[in-house]
Amino acid sequence: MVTLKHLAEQLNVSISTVSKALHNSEEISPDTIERVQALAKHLNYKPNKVAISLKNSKTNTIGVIIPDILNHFFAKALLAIEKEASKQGYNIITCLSNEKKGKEINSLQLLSNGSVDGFIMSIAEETQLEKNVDHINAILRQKIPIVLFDRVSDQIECDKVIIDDFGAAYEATKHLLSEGRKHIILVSGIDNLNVGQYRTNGYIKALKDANNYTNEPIIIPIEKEDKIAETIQNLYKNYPSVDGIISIDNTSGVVALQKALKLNYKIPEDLSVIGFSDDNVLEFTDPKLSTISQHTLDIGKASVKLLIERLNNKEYVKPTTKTIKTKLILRETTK
Amino acid sequence: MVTLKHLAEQLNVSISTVSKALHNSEEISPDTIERVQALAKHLNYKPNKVAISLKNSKTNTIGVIIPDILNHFFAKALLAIEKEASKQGYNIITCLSNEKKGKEINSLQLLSNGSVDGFIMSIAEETQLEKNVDHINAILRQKIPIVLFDRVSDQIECDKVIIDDFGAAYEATKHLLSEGRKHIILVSGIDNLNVGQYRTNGYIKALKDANNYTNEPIIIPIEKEDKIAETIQNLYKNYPSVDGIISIDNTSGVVALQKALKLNYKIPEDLSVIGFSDDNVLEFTDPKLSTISQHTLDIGKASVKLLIERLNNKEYVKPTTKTIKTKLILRETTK
DNA sequence: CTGAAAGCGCTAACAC
DNA sequence: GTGTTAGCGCTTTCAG
Repeated sequence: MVTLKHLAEQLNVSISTVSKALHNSEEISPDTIERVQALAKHLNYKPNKVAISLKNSKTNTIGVIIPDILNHFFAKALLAIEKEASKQGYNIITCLSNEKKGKEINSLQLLSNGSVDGFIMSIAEETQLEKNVDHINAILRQKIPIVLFDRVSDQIECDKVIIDDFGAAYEATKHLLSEGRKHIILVSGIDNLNVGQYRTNGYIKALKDANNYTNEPIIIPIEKEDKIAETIQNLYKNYPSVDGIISIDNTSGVVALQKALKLNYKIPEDLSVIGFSDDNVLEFTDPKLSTISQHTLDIGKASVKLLIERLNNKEYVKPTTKTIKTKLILRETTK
Repeated sequence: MVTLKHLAEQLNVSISTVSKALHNSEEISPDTIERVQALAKHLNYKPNKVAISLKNSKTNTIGVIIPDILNHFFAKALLAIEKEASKQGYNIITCLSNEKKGKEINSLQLLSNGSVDGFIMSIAEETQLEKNVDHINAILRQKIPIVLFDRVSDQIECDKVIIDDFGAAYEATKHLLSEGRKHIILVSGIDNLNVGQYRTNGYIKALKDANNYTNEPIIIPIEKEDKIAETIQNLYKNYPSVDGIISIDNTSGVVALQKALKLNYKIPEDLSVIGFSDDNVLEFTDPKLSTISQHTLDIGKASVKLLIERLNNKEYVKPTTKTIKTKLILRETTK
């Protein structure tokens, strides 16, 4: 690795002269600047990032903790985060908690030693279940800023980026009601997450608010990822007269659609299905699945912006929560 | 941030004493060690990673460049890389090239300044198309090791992790032949990638090697991601007598299956479909798609191991190429 | 047993 | 216009 020292020695000048020359300092003669920059270029000199970080107590690196990278939502969020971070001159160190609290704690601990300037994260499932977020608050107490996105917690006082989960489910349910559906069922693979609860509440509220809807809300939880097919199968067996399905997780909507087709439900005549996911996902279904779009790219982008804003702010400002709009996208599985 | 200096001042000892005490040095009295460690714990002291990196000229960080994080294969590879890296005490800085050569160059440049000890990457589509990998070789010339996985290049001399693309497609085709299929078509969304070529060649070779197969190989390229449905639609229109389909990319197999079902092909009686992807992916199709499994986790893990091995090796060793076995997983879309 | 000092690569205040 | 110096936080050799 080429250093200032190397350049200085080769040119018989001092290290600081080289440093200044490379920064086009007014103090240095045009001639020296020329020579220094020429050699630097020739030797492919690059300022050592680690040294600069140490000097500035600033790494220009963001720690990103993702619960489940195989979940399309989080993959897309990561995409957006990386893009915006890169645009603003930041690198991201990616940690995957795999929904485990232990891994989450570990990552926060390991990176809170000057490795990163701040964190962007979504809370692991296990953490949400145990309702214990001390490890996250511990980081905040060390004055390392955190932005939470999607899966947040009331117990943590920091910047947050969320969607209006309640409203999104409310709107989707409303739509099915407007279609004249009389037997709307909600399927949830994320019953254990706060966002799952909010969405479920939106669904329930919409049904309660409806004048002419007589059935009780029915919520079908999916215990485990590998039980989706089985659960959906049972749904149709137990509620053959279902005429509207809202899936509030990323995948079960697709399965619900497939099984329905197999059982010869006419879609959307007999049955409407609405999934929960970003645009473009699952567009390969036939008929194309109607979905509540999460605008995932906006979520990621907003998270980065919030974090960098806070990093640049010298004085403390109150944490803000940014709500990203959702959009009900009616494709072919709704009337 | 708590530093050695803070501890030293509080305890009225020197910085070096503190440092040694924290490392349980024999030189330091048990009593001092006690006091130092107690205070360190109390103040939640963590050695500054940046300073250590600078001191050691070693960051324990790997730069990972992923072409397309929304592609399930790469997401899973990242998962495996992160897991193994984390296990071995490394962080990963993730860069997403989004298949662009420019972004790839940028990432390599930006991180080759001491930010990372080495790279793990898969080559961007654009780079493969332009057949120019100077930017990658430039990094190697700076003695920064790189491990290429999946999408590699003969023009680069470094450690590589690949699968036997040719053999995998050959085997899958063989299987369809053994089913007695007479009209096997290959669908490729990755015609422009080397791996796509290798897989295609495997398919062609298997057909040529067959004694009693009379039809010519038929390769249906998919121009753009959003043309999958249309392309598949045309396939069935132009070749209604197709009785075997091999998809060599991650997604088109699913679409082929769906469209076939819609057209009332009996699967697998009339038509067998084999996709190309890892286990567990696309398991939600009904019938469940048979696939060539890539053992993506092994690919990621092997990449990390190769890189760290090289980082630990003081003297130069010849680059190796590791081939990860694939496995033909027969589920419900083959006889 | 403890401390002083040098150095990793860089920047910047301060001489000359 | 150029150089010296100190310091970011840490480790480590060498002195005491």
